[in-house]
Formats: sequence, structure tokens, C-alpha cells
Amino acid sequence: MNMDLIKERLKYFYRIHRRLPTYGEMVPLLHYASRGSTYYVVKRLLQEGILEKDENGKLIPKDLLNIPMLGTIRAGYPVPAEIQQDRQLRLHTLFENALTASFALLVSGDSMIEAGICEGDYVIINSSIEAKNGDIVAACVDGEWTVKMLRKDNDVIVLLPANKQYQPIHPRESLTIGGVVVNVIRKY
Amino acid sequence: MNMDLIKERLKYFYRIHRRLPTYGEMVPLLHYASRGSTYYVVKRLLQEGILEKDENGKLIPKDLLNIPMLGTIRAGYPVPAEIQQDRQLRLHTLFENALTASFALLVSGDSMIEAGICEGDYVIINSSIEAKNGDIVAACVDGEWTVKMLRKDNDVIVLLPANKQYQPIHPRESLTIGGVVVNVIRKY
DNA sequence: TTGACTTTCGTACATTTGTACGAATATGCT
DNA sequence: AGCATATTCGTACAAATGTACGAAAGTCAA
Repeated sequence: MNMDLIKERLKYFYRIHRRLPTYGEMVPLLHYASRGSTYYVVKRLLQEGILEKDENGKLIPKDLLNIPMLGTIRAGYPVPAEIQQDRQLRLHTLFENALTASFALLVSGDSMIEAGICEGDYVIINSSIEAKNGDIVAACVDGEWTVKMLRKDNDVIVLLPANKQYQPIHPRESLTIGGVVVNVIRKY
Repeated sequence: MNMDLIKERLKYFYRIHRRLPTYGEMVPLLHYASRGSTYYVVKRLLQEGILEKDENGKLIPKDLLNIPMLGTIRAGYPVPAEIQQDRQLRLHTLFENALTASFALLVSGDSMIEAGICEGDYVIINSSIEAKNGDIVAACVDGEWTVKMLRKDNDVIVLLPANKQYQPIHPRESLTIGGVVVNVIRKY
């Protein structure tokens, strides 16, 4: 039994079903003839840390939601991508701040283009994190919402766009910080 | 029984365990006294489309991995975010192309800055999608990897940076398209 | 209050589950 | 070849699982 192939098949099942298979369901999936075999093979995956069990003894995914991380790529002049195989981009880690007290907004407009936030992007806002100087925030200025960079100079708050064609915003009457942008997600 | 509260509790369990609870595990989680009750309540969640069953009759999450989608926000001059409650940003949908035949790369450099791809971003490359004109691709030019926009003019291929300080790349000897960028993810 | 729902509870039952173990088979090494 | 180890199979069993159903309790409007 090829461990990588098994991992692939489990990953496939997980993608389709959004859950791990039971030992019984693994029998056809992994092309075994009995549950004893799948039990044995899962034991090995547990030892290798590819799967985990929670405190109720149920299997939970560990490295299945992940995407192989091949290394760094220059977006400047081309240099070799330092291929560092077998690292994994763990989506769970990437979105750890997105799954609690968060909401998403679809971006329209181009005022944050120089910060890499474009029309059509989704920004994830965490409303439980306190906004620090320099954070990109979703703010309600004088009754209207926008995404900008927060700048505090001793109690004077300015919201800076990341596009030279726009002016900094100096809140007049009211300012509510809705939360801090913790993720930007783009889909092509 | 408050459906929203139940949803919250299931979401909480899912975040901790990365799987749905069994009917038995739902009894303490949802503060019921018997499995009959949780079975009843899950039946309602299924009717409302909050949970699903796969073809094996097992529960699978539907709206649990998701992030509330509050609407559109202007990154230009502030306008009211058109709050459209109860829509959900489904991470699964956003990454549907990322979970098959894909790998991730960490971006360094600034040659794609005008396309909103910045240093520190993760790009997800799908190697099974054929690159079309205008796609952002990971390509190996004369032995070195880079992220650029693909331009094909009758068999002449040019790789365009998205930064005026860089020149278009005209592959001399070899060009391999590693795949198409399907997602960009940024974490602050 | 009455009556019609809706929700919860407890119990029951056939299946499936995780787990264990011994026998059989395959694999690798010397 | 031989032997040791790793893997697969089949069977067994207690526990948990999904499901069904009738009774009890709760809710709500007339």
C-alpha cells in the first residue's frame, strides 16, 4: 500500500463529502477487502500524524484540507522558485482569524488598489480584534462604510486610501471601526 | 429550541472537531435529554437546507464553514455598504478550483502589484486548467519560475508583468506553464 | 378552556462502527 | 534459499449509530 496514494484517496473523499470516511467506507475507497486492513492502515496514518483523533475517538482531518506548498516565487524578475517540497499550506491556519466573529464583504472600487485590494475581492473582517495604527479596517464614516488604512496620530484618526487619486478621509461627525481586515481572498 | 443558537453550537463543534457531531454527541451539545430530540431537530435543519446528507446518509456540513456575507463595500469614496444579511460566503465554493491538482506558492517581489498580487500573498496554482489569454499563470521561462499574465498573439507568447517598472518577458528557449492562478490569499 | 400543533422524551431495533486477534499472504533482506 | 517483518484478510464482539414511533410536555390561537 502506497501511503501517498491512500492520502490522495482520502483527500478525494474529503473533498466530495466534506468529512472523513468510516473504516467501512474506506474499504472500497482504498481497494481493500476488509475493515481490518483499513483499520491497520489508518493506524499508520495516525502514527505519521496525517490523521488525528479527537477526544471522542473519532477521526478528524489534519493534512487533508491543505494545499502542497512548493515554495516562493518571484513576482519580480524571474528567479528559481525555491522548491521546498512537502510543506503544506494549511487553509485552517490561514483563516484562523476568519472563523470567529467575522464577516465578509465584497469589494467594489479601486481606492485600495495599491494595497492589493481590488474590485471583486472578498475581505474578511474580524470585529473582535482591536484596530491598530496601520491596520486596514472596515469603517463607518459619517454614516457610510468603507475599507481604508487606519492612521492614528495622538487621537486624530485619518483613514488613508491606497490610491493616489483619492484623498485621506478625516471623519467629521462619527467614526465606527467595524473591524480589522484579516484576510483578502480573490478567485479568478 | 432556537434554530440560530443550535446552528451556532454546531458551528462551534465543527470548528473544534473539524467534523459534525453524531446525534449522540449533539445531546449534551444542544442540551437535550435524548437522541430522539436531536434527530428531530436535525431533520428540521435538513429541511431548511442548513445541513445536508451525502449519499451514504451521513451528515455533511453546508453552511458551517462559512462566513456571513454582509454585502458590498466601496473601496472608493464611501457609500453605504448594501447590507444584505443572511448571505453566506462559502469558503468551499471560493476554493473549488484550489483543492484539485493544485499547489501554493508564496509571492515575493512586486512585479504583479497592479494586479493586486503582493509580496507575502499566497497564490494557488491549478495545474490541470489550461491557460487562456489573459490568465495569470505560474510559468517557467528559460529555467526560472515566475508569476505573470499570459498573452498569446497567434502563437507568440508574452508574459506581462503588472508593474510599469518591469518589462514584458519574451521567452527565448523554453516556456512551461505550470498552471493558472485560481486564488490569491492574503493574511494580515 | 379547548383543541391543534410543535417540540421533547424514552425506548426499541437492525446496522454500522471501532477495535482486537489469529491466520494467511506478501515483501524485503541476507 | 531462508527467515523476519510488514501487510492483508476474515471473523468476532461490545458499543454506538441512525431511525422509527408512541407518549408526554409545551406552545399558541380561538
